Amino acid sequence: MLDDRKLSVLRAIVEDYVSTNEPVGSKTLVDRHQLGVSPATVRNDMAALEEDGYITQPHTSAGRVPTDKGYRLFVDRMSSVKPLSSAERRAIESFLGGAVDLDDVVGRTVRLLAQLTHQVAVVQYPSLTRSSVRHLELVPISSTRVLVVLITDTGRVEQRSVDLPDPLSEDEVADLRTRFNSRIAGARLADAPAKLSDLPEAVPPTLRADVTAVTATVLETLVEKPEERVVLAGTANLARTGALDFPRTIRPVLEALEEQVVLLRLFGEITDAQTVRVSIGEENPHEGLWTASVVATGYGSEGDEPLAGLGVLGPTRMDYPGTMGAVRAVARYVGQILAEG
Amino acid sequence: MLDDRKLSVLRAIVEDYVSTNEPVGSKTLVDRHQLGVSPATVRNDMAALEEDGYITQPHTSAGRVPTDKGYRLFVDRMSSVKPLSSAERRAIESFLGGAVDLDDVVGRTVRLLAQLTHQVAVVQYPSLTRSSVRHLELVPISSTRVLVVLITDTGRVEQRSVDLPDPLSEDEVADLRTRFNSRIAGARLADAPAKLSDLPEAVPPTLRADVTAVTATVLETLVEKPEERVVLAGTANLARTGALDFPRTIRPVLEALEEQVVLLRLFGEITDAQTVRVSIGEENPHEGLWTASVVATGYGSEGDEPLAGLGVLGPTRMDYPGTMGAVRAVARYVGQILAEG
DNA sequence: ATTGGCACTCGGAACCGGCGAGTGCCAGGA
DNA sequence: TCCTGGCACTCGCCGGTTCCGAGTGCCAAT
Repeated sequence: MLDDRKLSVLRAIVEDYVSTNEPVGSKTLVDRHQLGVSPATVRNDMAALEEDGYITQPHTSAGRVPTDKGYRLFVDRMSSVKPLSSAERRAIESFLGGAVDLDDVVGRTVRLLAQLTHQVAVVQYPSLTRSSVRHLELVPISSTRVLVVLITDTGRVEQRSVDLPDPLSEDEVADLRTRFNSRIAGARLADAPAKLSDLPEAVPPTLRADVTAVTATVLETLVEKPEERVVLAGTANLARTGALDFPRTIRPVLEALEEQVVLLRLFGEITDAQTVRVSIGEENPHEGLWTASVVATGYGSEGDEPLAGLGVLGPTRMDYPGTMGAVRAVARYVGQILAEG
Repeated sequence: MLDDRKLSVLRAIVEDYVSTNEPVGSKTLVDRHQLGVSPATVRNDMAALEEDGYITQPHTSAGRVPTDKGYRLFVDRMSSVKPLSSAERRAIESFLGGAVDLDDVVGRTVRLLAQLTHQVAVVQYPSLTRSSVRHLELVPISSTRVLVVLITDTGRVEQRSVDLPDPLSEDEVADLRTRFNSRIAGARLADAPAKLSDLPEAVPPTLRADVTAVTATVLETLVEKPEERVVLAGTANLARTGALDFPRTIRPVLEALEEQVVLLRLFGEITDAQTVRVSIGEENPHEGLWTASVVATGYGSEGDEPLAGLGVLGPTRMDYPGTMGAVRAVARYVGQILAEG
């Protein structure tokens, strides 16, 4: 069905179309690639490829364009992830090296990815549920109000203020702080509920109501509402090729990008930091992204599942090998930096 | 030069053009507005307005379109800020009311603004330099490393890790924490350097090197690099009217929006929270925004200068009265909420 | 199986003419 | 002096027509 030459033809079509953005015909194909056969032969192969749904012609008497299925085959069987140039590697290192805190790391990463790939970059903050508690701080604001500040080992800081049913002294707050930390410092967030469940009973009755209130806030905020955060950069790249890549308009794409839920779903299926996942055109879950492709992977894996995901989004007409290489490289460096810091 | 009727004509042109997005001619103008004069008279006025640069015709034998100068006159002299409907007010209250922390307030605000105005919304986080220190927390990570966490009265939390020249015990860290807080808790960030300057000399010599390191980090992070943060929402609204509003392409606009520096400059000139500032077309500092208008104001003013700015960005062809009303109303509610929380 | 030849298709560019919205100007009237 | 109706003029837009050529599918020959 699909002999080697047909695959070569498909590869050539994809590569040409990606670089020229014009439907590619049999003639130009044999000119630009050493296929060793005549245009007529290529035409036969193209007819077969079209029959199988890998390519299509926008209109009669025009060249062929890869379909989603064609890109899929290309990505799965014919492309190898392209390693970065050493200049690019150095750029990554120096650019990410100067980061001072987590916000900075994430911010630099997303801008770097956008610049390297000329696409829209998406970076997810390290997942709270997969992080551990470094420290829980209680800051008295007034006698009936404290600020709960939770710091994770990945550098995330979350905070909420809690109204207390009974006034607390500074010493009592300090006591509570110690009690909380001795129980959950170092524990994974996912394990926090179990470790805190019997805390109200373990404190003197006078504190019980307050402890219950604080505990409830901690749990609600940090476990039940994991509030995964996602940041974007490079949305201007969507408009790079004029209306060529996103024919209707880029509006549905921008809308999809603003829906956190959609973005998070793009990373939901990522289960390890080794492979780069590619989702092409109508494979995407959200209708607004049916003209786009997403190249994503996990980062910050410590053996098992990754801390979070990152990736880029662009037109289906995309340089997959190069993009995959950039995404993989950046993910590795970020993981490395987080492990050090 | 500009009698009352000419102003009425200009107002009518602006209003019609904003609502129809088509160059408006003398005939349609007298139909839709009660000007009480004939098209011919209006034509004469239009010729005068064009002479003075308030309107222009895209090409001969087309209607007139307001220029930047025309919009400016309209905003300055002919439009009053349109108050919101009570339904809109209720929507604002209920939408912003549920916020749990600062991130949430800012996030909800920016989405609300985008939705109310159908433009791109921009919200600046409360300025660090104008905030006060609520609490400075030192969290030991290892014996030679501590995490500095600063919490402001506006709810912002900033954190950095510091490598210590000498190891510190937990008790010593606690001691430092007390020393720092007794000096700067409650102080404005801008005043922090002065209050900390002699701290290294006031501690036992064994701690001196560490105190110097921590102090340096605190100052560097929070004063010298105030790192103002800005968030966006509603970029999809740029593509709302197809290519009508941003003729070239929306790319330069998206690019400008990604440059924090540019955005921050838009708020730099805001000095009070009462007035709504409008910047039209080529009045904007950045070339990419020459086809756009910015409507901005301050929020969270506590008597003197506001904590930060917020606003929206859209095409120059914009409903200025309505947009100004929405921006002002949202700014007031946000200020209120921050004052309470 | 591959290839050169050939007739055919059809989108896009270029051209053209008519329509009509909109203008500027002018002369007459309040 | 200002307003108004009338009128000739301009020019962008729209629909129709023509023409060109890239690209195709098919077929007979190798």
